[in-house]
Amino acid sequence: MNNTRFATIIHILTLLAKYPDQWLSSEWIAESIKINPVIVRKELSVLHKQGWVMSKKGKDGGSMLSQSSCEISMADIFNAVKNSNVLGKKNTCDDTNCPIGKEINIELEKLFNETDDIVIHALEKKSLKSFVDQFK
Amino acid sequence: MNNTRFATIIHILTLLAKYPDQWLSSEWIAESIKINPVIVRKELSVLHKQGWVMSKKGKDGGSMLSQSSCEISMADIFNAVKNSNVLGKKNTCDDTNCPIGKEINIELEKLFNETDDIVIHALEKKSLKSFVDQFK
DNA sequence: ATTAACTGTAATTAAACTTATTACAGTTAT
DNA sequence: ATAACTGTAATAAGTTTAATTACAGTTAAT
Repeated sequence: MNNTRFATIIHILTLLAKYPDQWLSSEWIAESIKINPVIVRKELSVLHKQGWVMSKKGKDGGSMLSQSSCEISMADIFNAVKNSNVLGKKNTCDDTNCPIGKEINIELEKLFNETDDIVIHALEKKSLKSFVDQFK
Repeated sequence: MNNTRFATIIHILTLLAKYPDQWLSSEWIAESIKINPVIVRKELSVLHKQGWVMSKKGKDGGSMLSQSSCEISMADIFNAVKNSNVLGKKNTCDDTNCPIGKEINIELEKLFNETDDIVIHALEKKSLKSFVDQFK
């Protein structure tokens, strides 16, 4: 996770939650985040697949939250963008002659998964709503 | 943290712990991990700065643990290689006109730091020794 | 004292990943 | 008909990561 996807999605969802019942365009959202509108549309498509957002095409179109922000947890959001373990990547040493090298990825896998789970459990306790409510 | 540095350093330390009182060469270590020896030497230099490892130059030289593996925690190791937040990077939206965009990085910073702290506290409970003892 | 086998580090290249941009087909309101 | 959108593919540019090359310095053994 050495990218901005979590921050970007949180930003999008915060805007949608702060301006409910309004169709926000990807261009307008992109200006707030200072990123390219195409990136916003790509992330909106992820949010769409999660069932969190609905969109309206055509003129005066845009996106809107389709689920209450208290039903979306930070863990849900993290899982939607997570593309690696918190502790990083493993080397490909499984085919080495070394007895440690042969086995270490099995042990690292356990440690990496445990660590991911700790993060996810902590994030399950935080809702999008409580994040959004911090803004006046 | 979308790199192999944590895995690499764990691997190095595990070998050093499994073969105590022996000078292991960077080339030998690199063969076990299946990475380039120069990368091993770079990480050894990090371990050296932490005071965990000592090295002997010249022929029959190599590296050796200089601290007991029960005194090194996974949190120490994580902190030594950590170069980003667990939840990733932030966008640079601070200078936007949008009131949310202006403030969001402050709130994200809090959330990102809290999440990092959770990982670190969990890893503080795990020692290098308990990891290494898993190997026969 | 010469050689072989190391460390330590800088500089460069190559590969992988991330973000931005261009392009365009399709949709909808006016 | 047109303007303002979505959705998505394709490509380019930028950034990060890992590998490689190179070499000066150290040490052990002959």
